[in-house]
Amino acid sequence: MATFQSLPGFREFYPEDFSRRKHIFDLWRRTAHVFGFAEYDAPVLEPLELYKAKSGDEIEGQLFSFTDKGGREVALRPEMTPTVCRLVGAKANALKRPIKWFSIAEFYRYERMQKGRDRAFRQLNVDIFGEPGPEAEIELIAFLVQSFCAFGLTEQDFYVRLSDRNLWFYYLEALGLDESRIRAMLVAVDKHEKYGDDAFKAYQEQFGALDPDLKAKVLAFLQIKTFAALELTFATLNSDKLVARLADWKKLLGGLDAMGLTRFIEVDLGVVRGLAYYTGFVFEAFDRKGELRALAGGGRYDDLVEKLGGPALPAVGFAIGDVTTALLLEQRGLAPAFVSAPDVYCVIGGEAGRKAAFADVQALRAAGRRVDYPMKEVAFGKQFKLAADSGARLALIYGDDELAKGVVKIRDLSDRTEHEVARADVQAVVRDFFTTRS
RNA sequence: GCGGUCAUAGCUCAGUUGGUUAGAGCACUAGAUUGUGAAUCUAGGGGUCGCGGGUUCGAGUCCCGUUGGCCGCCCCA
Repeated sequence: MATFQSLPGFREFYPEDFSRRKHIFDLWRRTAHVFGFAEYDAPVLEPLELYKAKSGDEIEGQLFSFTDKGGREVALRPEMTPTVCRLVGAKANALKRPIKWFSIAEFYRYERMQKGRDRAFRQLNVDIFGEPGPEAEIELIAFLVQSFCAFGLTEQDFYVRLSDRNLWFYYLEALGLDESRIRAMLVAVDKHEKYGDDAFKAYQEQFGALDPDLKAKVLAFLQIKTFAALELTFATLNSDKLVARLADWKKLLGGLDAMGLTRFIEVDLGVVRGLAYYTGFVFEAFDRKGELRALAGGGRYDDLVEKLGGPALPAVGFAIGDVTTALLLEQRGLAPAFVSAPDVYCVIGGEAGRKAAFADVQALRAAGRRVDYPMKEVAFGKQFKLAADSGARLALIYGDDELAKGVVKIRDLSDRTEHEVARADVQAVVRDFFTTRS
């Protein structure tokens, strides 16, 4: 047993694991590319203040934070949003709108590990800045859906729950609640799916007994699953804000429907996303079986850039985690098999053969072909087995017989046919083989 | 931070009421096999039984502590 082990919650990526991770990142990048998002990166270590400013002091308990040798309070980044707000805020006036950016980066949270949650994990972060209307949400939710579909997942596998903190505010306001009551009620709404009526406990402790009529209206609001039901609920309430907000909903749902994405979307006002900085539409993606933690989450945060010292700049974004995504792909049999096969494997019969082979190996590799060979003297029979096991398409055979004739024997490892070519023609023959069959 | 549960080879595991030198399969390496592919046979490497302490003539086995994994709670940006 090794004397040292990795720290809890930090994964090590052996080649098989790495190739699975790379597959996820490759498809995330491809999706970002087709949606026209630009990639950025930023420091792993940030001033602790950056996170306190956004989320309050209590956040520190969940951070990898420490004092550096210069006496600075610092933290490993737990998320990208404050950082990207700073980046965009600093150059906001020079950037073309809308600003469509993404990153794939590692984050750190000092938390107890559980299935689907490590202390170090990677996320795809996607944000649009400078677009106040629901057009930005359409673009982002379409991106979110496509970034799962790209793996071969369908509406059978995942869905996106769509909600709106503004709608809750306007609705509860119209029912007569003040801002502190509204915030407490949203906490209760957030917990209601899990705890049922116990979710209202904290609200009642703070504001006294809950009016049965109010409770009934809140519960009814939670049941809403369609736009039509939304309209019906508001028909009796006289609120300009609600009317305007419904127009945003209509635009958002209409846009997603025009893209053919309705089958992935569920209106679900039970999603309010814990922390307070979201200012409008919020959404979360889940697996359909409900076995995993949230796959992705996001929403609008129009005040955050300004709060962190930049200009007022509307923003909406989401993040997908690599851990739950990998678990979902695994469950659905969509994780790729580990493939690390050369194109060509050389079978070498002695020192003279090795020298001849090396000349071709180097030239083939320089031409971009992936070539492998046994580093030590190995019996011929075993070399053919190695060639087959390697997954190569071709074996090049450099034995005494071939050398004497000035040829190389080329074996097609899939159909087991062989033919000889002149040493001088090997490069061209190999090149032709792969250009006509790939 | 709290609770439950587990820990024997790279992996999956066996190991009798506590008893000699801790085992198997898979994987890996080598040989049979200097000229042709999923086989077979043979051999080999690999373990401070997670770590530390205790009980005992004797501990992989029993007790305590600790570290780590898994599950749940809190939290989830």
